[in-house]
Amino acid sequence: MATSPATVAGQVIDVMPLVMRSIRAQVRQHRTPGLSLPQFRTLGFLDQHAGASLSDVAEHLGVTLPSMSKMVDSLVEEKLVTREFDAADRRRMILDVTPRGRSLLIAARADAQADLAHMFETLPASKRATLSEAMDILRLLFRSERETALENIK
Amino acid sequence: MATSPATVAGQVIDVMPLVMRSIRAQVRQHRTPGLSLPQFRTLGFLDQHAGASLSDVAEHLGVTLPSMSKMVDSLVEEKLVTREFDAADRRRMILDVTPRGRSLLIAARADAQADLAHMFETLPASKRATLSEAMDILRLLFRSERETALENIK
DNA sequence: TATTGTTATACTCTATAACTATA
DNA sequence: TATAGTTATAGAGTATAACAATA
Repeated sequence: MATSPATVAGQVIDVMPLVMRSIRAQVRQHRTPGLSLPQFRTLGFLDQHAGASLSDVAEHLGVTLPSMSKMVDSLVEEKLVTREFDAADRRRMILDVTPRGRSLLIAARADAQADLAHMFETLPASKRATLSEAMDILRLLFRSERETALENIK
Repeated sequence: MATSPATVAGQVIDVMPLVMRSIRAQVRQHRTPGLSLPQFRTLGFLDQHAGASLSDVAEHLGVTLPSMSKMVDSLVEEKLVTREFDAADRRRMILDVTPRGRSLLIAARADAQADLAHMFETLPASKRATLSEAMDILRLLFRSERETALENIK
């Protein structure tokens, strides 16, 4: 059967890396400083979840605490993110995107989105609708429990 | 409009990393040695394109020649790939997956595919069909020219 | 000269283990 | 003791620049 779970899984495994390669290149090739994909995603999460802790971000992006600590180091160094102690619990760090970080994020996102959108322009609207539906399905399936929990808070 | 090119592009940018994170974890968590995602993809390409050169693989996977040279070093070291001079043009290397590489690839792919398939089992067939269509659309859009050319040869 | 690949070097991202500070 | 985060260290994957071998 063409749409058995296993068949669809095989298609996803084949196609995702192709698309990711393109997105990565587009995010990186952004003029001015440019963000790596992990930086881009970290900024994106913090933009959506202002005041998140280091653990929040690490868990959402699926990396360890030390890895995220270093990543945030670099973002703080570049003045894209602020990092402060939580007054209520001084073990926790409160992270926020700076205005500079936000504008860079918006620009990078707009660029990557524009490049992708350009590719999708050639598609008939019905195929774009299929892609849109598919993304919704995947989002629901792969959204992490942690992300869901955070969205209930914020 | 919900399915404008830009909207779909935004959805793709949001959702792809979520799915990739899952695939990467599944490929890596495979019992025994385990393959990284780049190793997995390199093996997969060589399995489909026996006798490909280093440039072929590098171009297909979108990495530089030195990067792929190192990657192949590791695969040769682990006896997953053979690397020999092309008798007809001694600058070129002829790469092939060993039987051991192939069985590891098959096992890793089956595992990742099974894990993903498990997630898709809960979906109604109509949604799986939507995903399948979407993957076909994306594959055609993002397949590199080089890959297309190679497929005409092999 | 042009092409194919490797070596040298460096940077980013990732991890595990050990540590500090706070609760 | 347990939790949040950092530091120390190491390994994989990536890149650019310089080189070697072959066409």
